[in-house]
Amino acid sequence: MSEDTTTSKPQRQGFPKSSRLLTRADFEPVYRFRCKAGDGTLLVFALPNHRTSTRIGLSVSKKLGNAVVRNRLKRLLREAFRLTQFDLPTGLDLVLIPTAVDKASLVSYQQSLKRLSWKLDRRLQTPPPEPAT
RNA sequence: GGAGCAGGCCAGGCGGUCGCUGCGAGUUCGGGAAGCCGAAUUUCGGGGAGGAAAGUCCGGGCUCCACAGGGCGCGGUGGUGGGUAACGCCCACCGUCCGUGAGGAUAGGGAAAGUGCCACAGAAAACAAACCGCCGUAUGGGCUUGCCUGUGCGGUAAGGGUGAAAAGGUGCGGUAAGAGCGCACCGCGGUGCGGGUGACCGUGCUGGCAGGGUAAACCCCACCGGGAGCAAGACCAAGCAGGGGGAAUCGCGGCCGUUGGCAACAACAGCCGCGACGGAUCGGCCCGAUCCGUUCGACCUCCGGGUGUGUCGCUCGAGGUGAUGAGCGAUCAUCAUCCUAGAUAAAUGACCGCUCUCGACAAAACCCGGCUUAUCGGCCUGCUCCGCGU
RNA sequence: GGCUCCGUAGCCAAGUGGCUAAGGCAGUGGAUUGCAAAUCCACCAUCCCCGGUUCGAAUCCGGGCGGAGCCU
Repeated sequence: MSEDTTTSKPQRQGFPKSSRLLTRADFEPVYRFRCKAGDGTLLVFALPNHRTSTRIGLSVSKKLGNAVVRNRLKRLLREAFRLTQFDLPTGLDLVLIPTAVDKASLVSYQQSLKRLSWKLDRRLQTPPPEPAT
């Protein structure tokens, strides 16, 4: 179901600024929508953004480590999104929050990102959006 | 060969693919008469974290505020000389302590200006002191008749014991026993001479000795110190509500005007000056100074509301590298040469291959100089001690 | 990024440089009771860590670690 969006163009796996959440005004609605899913390594918030693309924002707690550790987690998450962005549902704003340091790797983040985002996408599609808005 | 001391340096490398950032060029679009300006970019090129970027412990630059003055306080530093923009940093030297040594450590002014404190133990802990002991003497007792012992008075700081600390240490003489009582050496105080810019060192004479510790206790002395910090600050745009509450809410004098009045004068309004009160600033307090206010209001203060976006500040600097010269050194001078991160939900990563010593601690956020703390492994230079051989 | 403050038992905390570091709540053990509650007794401390000053440090000084708060 994700193949219909990108069939003709050669997929450039870039990661420009237009696919990131940048300001507090971008982040606050995602948190307030309270639609989230997580496994042991990653926590994902989602909100439909009425665009053709999916954007992500990152939030890394200071409890996970020093600046070097936190920067590495952010780079791994960006790389995971960059490599899997055409296998993800479209039209969402996602906030990614890593919750564990020792299990962090590119492969596990790619798998978690795909599984959790599709799970959230199904939850947003199938029921009418009756929960608290 | 082993053990060690001091100083300096490196912080995996190479190649390929994808991706991020900002700079330059190109292309496209828009504006303009043009130089050019703005935007986009899935085009190209080269640049892109540290020795500690960290902790925020000191010192400066820079920015805004303040910038009559005086007194009292407050904080910091503390051997001497030098270096520096400055420092609590660095260098050299001095003293003390530690180490066989190379070397290391050092908040290292004043206790003879004053105040405070010194628990427990101990006889006594500060205008110092006699518990045990030792010695002399007076007197009593015992008996083996020259010894033992009790009490009083006096002498004594050598010995015991307490303590972190008890009137300088060792030796000889001396004495009833002792004691700087005397002498020698060491220590200490005073004084002279010599050396050194100085801290201080050496030495002569002299005094038998003054005096506990603690100033990272108060304090004294000397020197230094305005406050806040790039979330400083400036500009542009957008937007909200110049919203609500509170304290204080006078007096005298002069001038002029209006009204009333024959006039004296009275009432009202305005301006000026002085005082009082209130507020702000002068880092804290007091004096004092300046400014503002005293009835729509302004200022102050409290509670709220909006924006919390863009541009500048933002990287050429007490800068790096090299050479020469001055200096023991820290460092400085001259010349040549180079431009080497400027992000803003915040840029350096992922994958593959080869290779080595198999990679630690750790991410700029205005910029520098230091200190401190973390740190795998390795390299270089100089030096010390021990053992063996020549 | 900058500024300020705080660390004492599981929790709340007092503590002029000097006794075995007060006290309350909780916990454990015991006494009391027919059994409990209440009460009484006892136990429970790396004074955040490392150095220094001092005869002696929870206290004074320096460094580190951890945790809060404020500033656009």
